[in-house]
Amino acid sequence: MPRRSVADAARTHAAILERSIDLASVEGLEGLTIGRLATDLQMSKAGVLGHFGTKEELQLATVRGALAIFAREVWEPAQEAAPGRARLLAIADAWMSYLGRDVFPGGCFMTAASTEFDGRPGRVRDTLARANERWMAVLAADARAAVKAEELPRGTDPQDIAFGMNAIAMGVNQARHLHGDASAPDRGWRALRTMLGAPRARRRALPRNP
Amino acid sequence: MPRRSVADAARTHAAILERSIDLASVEGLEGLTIGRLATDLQMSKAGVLGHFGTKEELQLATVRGALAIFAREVWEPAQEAAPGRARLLAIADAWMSYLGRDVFPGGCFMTAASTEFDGRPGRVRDTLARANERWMAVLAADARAAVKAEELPRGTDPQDIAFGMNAIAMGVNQARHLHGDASAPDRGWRALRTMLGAPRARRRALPRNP
DNA sequence: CCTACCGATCGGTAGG
DNA sequence: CCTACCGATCGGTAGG
Repeated sequence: MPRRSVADAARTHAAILERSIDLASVEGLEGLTIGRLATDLQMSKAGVLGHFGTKEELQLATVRGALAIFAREVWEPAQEAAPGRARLLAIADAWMSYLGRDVFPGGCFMTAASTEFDGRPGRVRDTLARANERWMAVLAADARAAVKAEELPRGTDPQDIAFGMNAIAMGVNQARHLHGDASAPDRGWRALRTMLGAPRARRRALPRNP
Repeated sequence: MPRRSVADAARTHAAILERSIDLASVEGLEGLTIGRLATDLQMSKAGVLGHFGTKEELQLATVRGALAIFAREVWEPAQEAAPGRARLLAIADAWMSYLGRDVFPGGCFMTAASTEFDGRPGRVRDTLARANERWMAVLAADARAAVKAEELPRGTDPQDIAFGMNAIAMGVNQARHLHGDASAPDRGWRALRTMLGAPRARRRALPRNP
């Protein structure tokens, strides 16, 4: 039997990460264990661990993978929109669509991981905190542009907008996963539109998960 | 050495719970272990477990204890206020004060536990979900009274108010514990006042933790 | 409330 | 990528 090729190893690496992201979104980043991952993937524990070295590195890679998915699902689709309120509304659409399609089986990965690690020191927590800060800065930048263009009331604090959008997303995630409230993304969408001063009627349907 | 009295046993029970609540707010309800609890309290594992029987029962007792603290800190202080908007504003004050005083060392226990368990079946999750539903119903009831009394705009959905207040509290908790943002309760307070259509100036200082 | 113990699982390593 | 193994810790039990 020949040694696995580089391409094979990369495929295995990707498969481990995919499973790790899904598992961690349900069980948490600490509840995630190498043994469980190995069983699910029909590998040995050493085989799994060999790709990352330590559990902390596995956790970090898992966080980075989940962040990439969030960016692809929520940030990227809004990049065609004009800076300012139009882009905030596009982000609001993509964000609620993302929450409605259960992109992660256990709910929003970042919300779960941030809550799990906000009381622990370490690199995982730092990575999560920095990512959330960057995301808030992205939202605040568009809010600032919107105020400048008078699309939002003069004197609006851009950080208040970023804070409010993030809070609504957390509330939607809880309503959906703790209570199984399927209408939560719609409620969140209305709250976001109200906050951004946009009309709330004629909402386009949320796209299905492809 | 005489057998421990009933009063002694009750004291031990209370001490275990107190430590368990603090530990779980930092490490999570699953990260909480009987061994760690025993070490902290200088007891044997069997001594700790004897008070609860199983880890699940310990988790349930811990959740109930934390819920009682939340009710004492946020619900009770607002009961003197008149039903409707006045009481919602009193709850908003108490809630932000509670978050600012770090009543639980790891941040809001209910937010952390709900996020941790929203993807797992079982009695702990059911207890958390029911508690959150009850709390949202309390908020919605006062919102309904406020709409009826025309303290909130006609047509306001009471559940939107409950949803919004809960979301803001989650956002404040994250800002405070993931980012160490000491001004988060104040930002949340302003967001709550705006949502409830109340003036935002002349805010009274948050009381210090006694 | 304790000591003493159980099987299972944890993260991780040695060696191939 | 595997087998085989390490010490530590997990939840829980027996017996007192």
